[in-house]
Amino acid sequence: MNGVQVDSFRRRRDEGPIHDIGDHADQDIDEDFSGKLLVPKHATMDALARSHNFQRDSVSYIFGDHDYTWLALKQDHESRPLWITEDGHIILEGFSPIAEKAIDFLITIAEPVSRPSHIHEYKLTPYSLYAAVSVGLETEDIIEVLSRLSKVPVPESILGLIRDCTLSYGKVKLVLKHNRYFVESSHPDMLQKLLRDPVISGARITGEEDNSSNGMTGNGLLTNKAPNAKDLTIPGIKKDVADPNKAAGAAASANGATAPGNVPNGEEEIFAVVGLDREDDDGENDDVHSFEIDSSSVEIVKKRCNELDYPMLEEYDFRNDSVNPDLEIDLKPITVIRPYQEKSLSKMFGNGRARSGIIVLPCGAGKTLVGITAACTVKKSTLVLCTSSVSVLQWKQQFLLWSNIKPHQIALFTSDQKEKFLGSAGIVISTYSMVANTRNRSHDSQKMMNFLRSREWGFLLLDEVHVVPANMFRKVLTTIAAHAKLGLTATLVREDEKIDDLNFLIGPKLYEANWMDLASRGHIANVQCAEVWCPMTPEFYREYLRENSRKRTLLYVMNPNKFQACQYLIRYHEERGDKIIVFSDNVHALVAYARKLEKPFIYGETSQQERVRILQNFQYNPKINTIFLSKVGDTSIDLPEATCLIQVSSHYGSRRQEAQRLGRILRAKRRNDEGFNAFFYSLVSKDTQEMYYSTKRQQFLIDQGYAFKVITNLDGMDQEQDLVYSTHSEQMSLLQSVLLAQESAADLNEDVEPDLDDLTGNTTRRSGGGGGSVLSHMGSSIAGGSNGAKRSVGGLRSLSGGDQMAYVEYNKAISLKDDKKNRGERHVLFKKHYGKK
DNA sequence: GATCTTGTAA
DNA sequence: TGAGCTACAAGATC
Repeated sequence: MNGVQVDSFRRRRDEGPIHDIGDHADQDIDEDFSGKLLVPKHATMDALARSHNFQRDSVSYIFGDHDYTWLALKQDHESRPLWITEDGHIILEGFSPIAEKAIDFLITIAEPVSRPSHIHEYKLTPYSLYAAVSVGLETEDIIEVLSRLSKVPVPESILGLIRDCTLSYGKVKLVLKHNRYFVESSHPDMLQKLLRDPVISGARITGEEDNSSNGMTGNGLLTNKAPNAKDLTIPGIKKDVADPNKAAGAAASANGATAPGNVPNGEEEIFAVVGLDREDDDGENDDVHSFEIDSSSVEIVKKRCNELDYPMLEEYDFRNDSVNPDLEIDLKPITVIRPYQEKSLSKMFGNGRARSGIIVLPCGAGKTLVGITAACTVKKSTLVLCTSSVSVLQWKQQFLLWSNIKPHQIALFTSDQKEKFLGSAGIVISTYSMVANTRNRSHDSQKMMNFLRSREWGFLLLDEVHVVPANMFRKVLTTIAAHAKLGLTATLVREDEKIDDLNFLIGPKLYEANWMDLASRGHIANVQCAEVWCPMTPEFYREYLRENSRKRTLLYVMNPNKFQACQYLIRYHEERGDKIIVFSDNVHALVAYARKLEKPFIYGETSQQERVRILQNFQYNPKINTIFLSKVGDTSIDLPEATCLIQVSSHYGSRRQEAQRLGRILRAKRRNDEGFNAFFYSLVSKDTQEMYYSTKRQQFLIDQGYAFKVITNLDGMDQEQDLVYSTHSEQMSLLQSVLLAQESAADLNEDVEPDLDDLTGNTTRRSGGGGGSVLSHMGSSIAGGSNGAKRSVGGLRSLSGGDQMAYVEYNKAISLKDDKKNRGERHVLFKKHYGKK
């Protein structure tokens, strides 16, 4: 960890096996293919920052075209881990001794952009600063810590941004009382300012009724005493750790962070502010002022407040809520929560109240338990919303597993179950579509909705919260009156722009875990990701070039070479004892593949019983180790644990889907050997549209720090016997059926019924890989080595990291988000250089 | 159960 | 920017 390695600097070398990326500090990196000097071994970033070449050619995607050489490094910059640019980008040296603590701080105040192994990029945004304030940081804390950690003086523009954003943030709150919404602040002038806005004043309800407990002040606002709160314990957390301040420290030291000793000016104090919470600011003035707003206008008022830079915090002082009945619920004594779950909860409950917001944890990392623990802390009636009825059942089961809640206190609300809980408080679990439904409902459903609508919920738990911005689903937030809202998700991304809406729909992002970090601590599986480039056969490619874009899809999915790669990988991993899931978005291809390779498959039309039967077999029958899934597998199927995942067709660029699929194998921890314990392959037909989508899809995972290997030649596949479609005539008949299937929409399947001859030997060798070289003239200089790829003994046998495979390493760490200039140009993979126009 | 409608994601 | 595409879930209704 003492040198700098940025993935992009690794290029395929022509001779010898190529090793895994990341752990080769001793291997010098000399030149990229164009002959420019890249990173000298063991160079420090500081040296690099001064190197003009470095800036211009290598990290321009971070620094843009700006020249930052004028930035004066502080004298002791070497012991400080980060840079800040004028536009709010923060670059962190992941290998700094105090990186871990700096990361804690940065994820509180900034948005993680990309976190590969050694260099992390964050960005300060108004939203992220809003989140920082909402978890208790104050302006001067942020500025001070940032200044101490930075190698360069914090630019004036950034200081201004921080001051502007944090000054007004967190000073206005939205409070629910007796099913009515109030905008509340201890600063009456701020409320007056908000009321000058027509949108907000339009939503105001001026109550005529004289309220005995609330005195009207001269300015027409309601005034009463502010509550205060102390000594909260979150269940499952040891008492002294419930103090978030101590928790942060304890976690950091337990993680074996090496005491650097070379940080100037008392490092401890620097971090003391992280996670620190103070009781509300103006201590002497305990009065809070408020005005009421119309409940149907809550969303627009919140949105408007965000636009005015006075975002409203939503906090629930649940311990002082005597109006809503308590729910008797606690975690079972044996339930233990993990450090990162604890950390995320301490962000939520840091000041003794429940803050509304979003917690981002990878799949398999125990999001459900976080939600349940939060519910056990609030101890009020709780409504849980999920995306499908399958997960409704899972949530119920999880509640019963981890907490001491009685079954009769949990009510389910789906199309076939419409129960109410007994007693005054309880838990309801339902789906978004059930609650968001605006059309006519069945009688029972209407009664249930009236019940949900009529009461005040202490806690609203939103599973898969990234779906909430959808037009219909977001309505649940206005139809349900809830004091505190917690959104859970693994993938806080959408391909549209609506993701930012969550900031005012629910609240700030309270916590986001680092996937790599969790993997290295063994909480989630360590995954080897690979993109397998399958050359198109000449015949398929000829048709591909000829056809219109719609027909192309099926051609590149049904590419015989891909078929073979898939079969080979399945065979290889079955021999290793893996459980394999193959995904194909395209239903035709799914059925064709599964039938040809004689594996069970599930897609939309598969009946529930059939699904269960197949999944049970997959889980328990040692003879069934591979299943094929369409995108039903993305959500709504309770998939058993798998250790290997192959994507056959993935033709749209959904980052969320890619990440979600990867999440299907993150639970795989059963093998405790060194290195990787799960595998993720994306099969891509070379030189087709698919490569573009693939790159786009991977971006989320790459930002999480995953390195995708590009495999151009599956070692050992040439020697493999009995691969499907290995003769020219078979390939041609496949091609024909693909083309016919396009004509007559359906019946592809009949043409690819399992052909026993293919699987029982008696096959000729495939025509010498000639298919690939046909395209060698086409922009494939990058992959040019595939012909000379080594073919050594034993195939993928020692696949502790796939290092028997020939591959080309690419710099995909480039953030597509920031890279608008790539749009409309040639596919990035075919460009020789990034950052050049 | 089959069929229709609405809704989501990209 | 908006319409169109595909695959899917889930509710309602007959």
